[in-house]
Amino acid sequence: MPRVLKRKVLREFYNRLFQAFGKQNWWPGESAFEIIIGAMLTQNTNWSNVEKAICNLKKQNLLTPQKLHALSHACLAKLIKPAGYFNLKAKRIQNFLVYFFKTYNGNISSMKRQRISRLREELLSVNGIGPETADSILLYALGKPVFVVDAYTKRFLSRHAIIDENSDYYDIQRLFMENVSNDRQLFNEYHALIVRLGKDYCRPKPRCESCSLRNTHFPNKMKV
DNA sequence: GACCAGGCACATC
DNA sequence: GATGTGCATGGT
Repeated sequence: MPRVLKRKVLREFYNRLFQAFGKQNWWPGESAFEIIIGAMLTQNTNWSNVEKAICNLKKQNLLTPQKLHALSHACLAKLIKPAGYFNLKAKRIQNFLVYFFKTYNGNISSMKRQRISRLREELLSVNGIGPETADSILLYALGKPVFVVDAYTKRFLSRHAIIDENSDYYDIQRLFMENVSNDRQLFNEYHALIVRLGKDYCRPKPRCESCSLRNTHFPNKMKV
């Protein structure tokens, strides 16, 4: 597809989504730190379950870098249980906290001052943070202009024949970053609108028509 | 009871 | 490099 057409189509998609759903006010979180924790908890999990986990942390007044850093794995896992994969996610959050304190002394403002490429590299080196989680943190918690790609984005574009079924995370990210304005507010709203659309209309389709097996696989090991 | 949800790492071939 | 699997809860 010619570049001029890609730009037109992506702009039209955005306009229609915005007209249909309006402003999404993402990310749902009261602080950058809460957004980071939410981004890790929402991995393969319904947001309403994440809210329960975040609510547990808030009720105990534990949603600060220092307090969460001091919490044991067992306590953290118990509190985030409603978000599923609680043992795994507790470990992943602790991995992030180790990095966050070692590199930025638990200070979000210091982290925000780091350049995007370096931050991305650092986040991806944390066990448990992949491309989508890293980009969600960069965009929604740190206010950096990067486009977040998720399973909904791939389904949406693939069904409109904008991308190939085999396109990977970075192919899709590049499509947006090269063809829509490099504007963090636009990236914020666009991704949120796609998620909103996906929740309502963009369910996984069966792998084949004659059986119930589904193909929701969206490999995260994407070449840079 | 089956399926799905705002992924990721690791094992295996 | 590509594919399969474990991780787990709560809503529909």
